[in-house]
Amino acid sequence: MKFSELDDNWCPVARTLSIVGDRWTLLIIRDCFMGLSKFDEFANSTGMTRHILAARLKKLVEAGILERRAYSDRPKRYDYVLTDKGKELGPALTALKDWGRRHIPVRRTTG
Amino acid sequence: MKFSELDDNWCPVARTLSIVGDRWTLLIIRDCFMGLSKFDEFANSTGMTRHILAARLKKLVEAGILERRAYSDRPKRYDYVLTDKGKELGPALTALKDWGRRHIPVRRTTG
DNA sequence: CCAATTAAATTCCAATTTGGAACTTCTAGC
DNA sequence: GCTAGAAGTTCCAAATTGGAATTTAATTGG
Repeated sequence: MKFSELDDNWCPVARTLSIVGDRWTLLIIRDCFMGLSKFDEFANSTGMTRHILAARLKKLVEAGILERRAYSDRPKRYDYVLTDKGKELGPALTALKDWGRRHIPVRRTTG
Repeated sequence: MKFSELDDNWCPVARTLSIVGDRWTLLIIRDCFMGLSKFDEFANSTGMTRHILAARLKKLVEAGILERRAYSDRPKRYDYVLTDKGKELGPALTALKDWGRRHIPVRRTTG
């Protein structure tokens, strides 16, 4: 079975993951909560390729989680902001953050 | 940048997702919370291929989220149960479940 | 002994997805 | 005209995934 077929699953967790359960999507949403909104900001912050970023942004807009907004008319420039639906993913991100903080310490030496 | 390189990221959300942020892993953990523990139970419940399931279970054991336990000696049979670390993912699953229930209704007709 | 069954994987290969770098479009400023 | 900035798009190789069949190990029934 393909992952994309989970969007109509009986389980609400599966339905949620069919939208945000891939490898990068929740990091874009995290960035939005941190106030980022532009394509290049997401690309630099997450480290994902522009290629995949473009695909994910389109999917998030279609899902009603982000809104694509023209912030400049000439030249035409767009950025992305959370909708109310998107903002309600806050508790899920908080839970994932708390778990990471508690259970996966950073190995990197800061010196 | 490859997704797997996020395991040492400054952001605890990214570190968490480097373990559970792929397409199927959280569904395995959901199944564990529902009391499933056997290989075939996971395969049937999630619809994922045995191939990928085996890889994910191994990764979850290595991450200390599941424990591989011999539940029968002869024949040797193993199942998988949540560790304390794994159980602490409960709040994240709950948040994802709540969001799905609220925002992604099931389309399927039940008749 | 021999075949069938159960459970937990593993193997093989085709199809899909991802990663990386370069390229395009539109406009502004010099 | 030339350069720069922002938001993508395109191309191709590499990695991952999906599906079916096969393997391993022991158990039951004849």
